[in-house]
Amino acid sequence: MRRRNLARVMHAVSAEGPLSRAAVASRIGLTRAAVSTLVDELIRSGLLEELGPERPGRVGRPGSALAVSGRGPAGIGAEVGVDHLAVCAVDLRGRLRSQAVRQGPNRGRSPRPVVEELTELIRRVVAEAEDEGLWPAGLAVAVPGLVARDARTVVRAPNLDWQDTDLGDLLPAGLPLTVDNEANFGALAELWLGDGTPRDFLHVSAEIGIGAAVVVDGGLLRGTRGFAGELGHVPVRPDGPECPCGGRGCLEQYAGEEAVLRAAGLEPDEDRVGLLAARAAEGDEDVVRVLRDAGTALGVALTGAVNLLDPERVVLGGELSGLAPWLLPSLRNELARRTAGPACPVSVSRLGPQGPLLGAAHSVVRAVLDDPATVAARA
Amino acid sequence: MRRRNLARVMHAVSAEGPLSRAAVASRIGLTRAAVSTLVDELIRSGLLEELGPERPGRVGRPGSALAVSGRGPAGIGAEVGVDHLAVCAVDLRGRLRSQAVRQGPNRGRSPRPVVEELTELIRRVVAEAEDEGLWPAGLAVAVPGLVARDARTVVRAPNLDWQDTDLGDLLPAGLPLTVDNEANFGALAELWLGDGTPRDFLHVSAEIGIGAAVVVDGGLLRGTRGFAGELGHVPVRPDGPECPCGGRGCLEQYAGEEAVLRAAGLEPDEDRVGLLAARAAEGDEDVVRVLRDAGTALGVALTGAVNLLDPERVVLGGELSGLAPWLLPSLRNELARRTAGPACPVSVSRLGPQGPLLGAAHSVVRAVLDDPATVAARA
DNA sequence: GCTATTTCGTCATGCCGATTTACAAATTAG
DNA sequence: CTAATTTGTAAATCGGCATGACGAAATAGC
Repeated sequence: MRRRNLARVMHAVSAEGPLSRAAVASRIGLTRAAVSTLVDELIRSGLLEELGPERPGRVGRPGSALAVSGRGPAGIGAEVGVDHLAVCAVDLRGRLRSQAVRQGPNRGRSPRPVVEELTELIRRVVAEAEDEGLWPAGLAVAVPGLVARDARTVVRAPNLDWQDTDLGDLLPAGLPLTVDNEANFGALAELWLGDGTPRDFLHVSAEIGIGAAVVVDGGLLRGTRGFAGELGHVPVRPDGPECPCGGRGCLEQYAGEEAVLRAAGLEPDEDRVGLLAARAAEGDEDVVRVLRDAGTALGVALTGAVNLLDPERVVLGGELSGLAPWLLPSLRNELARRTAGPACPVSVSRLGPQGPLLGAAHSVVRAVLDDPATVAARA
Repeated sequence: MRRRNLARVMHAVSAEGPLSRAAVASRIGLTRAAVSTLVDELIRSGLLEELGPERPGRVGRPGSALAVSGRGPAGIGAEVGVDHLAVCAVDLRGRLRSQAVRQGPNRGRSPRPVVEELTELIRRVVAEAEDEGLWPAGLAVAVPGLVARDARTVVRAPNLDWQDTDLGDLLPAGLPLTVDNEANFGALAELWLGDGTPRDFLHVSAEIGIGAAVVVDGGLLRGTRGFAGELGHVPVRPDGPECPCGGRGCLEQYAGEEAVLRAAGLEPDEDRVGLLAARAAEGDEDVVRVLRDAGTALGVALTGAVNLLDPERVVLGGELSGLAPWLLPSLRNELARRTAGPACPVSVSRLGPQGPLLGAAHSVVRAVLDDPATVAARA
């Protein structure tokens, strides 16, 4: 009970900027006295800060503005990409405070050396954050693959050639660890940082595989085994080309990165998305046609998903957002054609490829806001 | 806080049969003293009954067995089918206490006379329940169509030719009303009454349209507008025959009742499902082939759904269950073929066509168990 | 058959956390 | 300069559960 009220205070202050105790009380439906004791505890724990008296033109004694602390716990986000590693630290106010990136292909490398490099980046970012008065409250790692529900084990990451890898064994102990699919973290970033993003949407992100994250009522739908969102293997043409998954005509055969590059006559290479975008912008008709077809295939698969889930919107995120100008028209057209009544709106994430990393770091911050009591005990 | 503890007591007693106060206390993690006061309140409200002393062979003073009351509030469930109306009353113990059915086609009839007939059935069932010492705690109505999130308005019921009909205006006031899709209520019945049904599953039910209900963590996924679960219009063959929804090759064109009957060369008639089942059982090759193809189409659509949602299982319910013997082999085969690793298990509901009506009545009962305080105030 | 032991239900008491009430402090309105 | 308004805090109160003790009702052991 007290724990939930602490969380409600944190959320109110976090969401609506600096607030006085009285303002918080009226917002969350408690009395000023009760809020006072809650705020005292949160200030003692270093989660809230007193900014000093407000100076409003209104009558009455001015309140003392409270803000989420900029020197308390920080969320550490990390990302294992196919050709980069990245780490960042975000404070409770949601501001990016430190960052480190290492470019270089990870495909086919065994997990241990990759994670060792990642650990080095984490150490640098944590040290920088500590110099600014922050302390790490948790570590969240985004990986391009399926993650088991224990939130530690990478079951299968085809683009890295990793299988059944427990990252908890490889990463430094001591920090609470969460591992998740990068599409899931991207969707959470969209939910928390996107402007006007609803609480029910479908977030599509394609790197090499095509993943979707289903957000229902502000929470991720994970599935029994944690494998929900495998949009890439939704059948688009039941008699289409064979897919490594065993099926035929899966979406990935039409809109997956490999398939698109092959159809466009390009070699898989570094910065593949940038290459496609450049060619399309130059007016390369083959590339434009291939992307249009990919958009159509996405539209077919999304029609099924939209019929099943009735989301408020579909958001294209991750690397896909760079190709959106060429994918969107045919995608939207296909979706509209197949929908009776108004079609589900499709938009592009403004976070782009930054989404998963930011989502990971913010997930730690949200965990602190959702349960200040446990983190306060550690402070 | 007290409200939640009242609910926890009700759930414990409801789920695990007659229990003593001490047994309840150990199960929900409260002290015997606290449970005593909660139970007192629930007995005074008529939600619990004291059955008298237990007679166990164990040492110590025997407890006084508590059971959910069989003479308290009752849930009234109603169903508007394409060719029948049905109403039933279920007590807090989950037992069917009264029932009324009226056969006769409702297709194309305007809502008012249909609802008037339904109201008459409701009156009869409520009167019968009251004779047995029950009082109606709420009314839940299952309809074959899309229902808005206000849980009152039927947005579109193609098999009845109803549109934008607010049943709250037509039904007798006074009882708390919930209207929902029959597929949703069928899924809830499966969740609550099925044996071994998990908390994450996909419930497929086909009357004339093909509806699916998505159950996630023991709750229904409704979608923004309440339209989630429209499996019938998932594209199966993007270039297939045109569908009234505007799309092409929707599942309904292959596995919908109308399409199946047409393909089998049968006239749409009364008891259409029974006819198909009879023909198939006789070994009518055309019918067997048509059902096999429908199963394949269902398998394609379900592959998409399973990839997206990762449910623990798929359950075929409603009228579909009668045709399961001929649909299942090709459906399972298609699903397995298109799945890497173990395929999602598919089973058949044992509730069959009774599901929606029972689910509706039980939804009222669950609402009472979930919040005994509000209903106790009305008792 | 009698006592010890075990378990159940209830009562008196205390604690935690929020509300209620009262009041001093800091501002604006007149 | 006073009245009115609003904020933050302190003291008293109350709801709800835990704790500990006790009588009641059964079994176990002698």
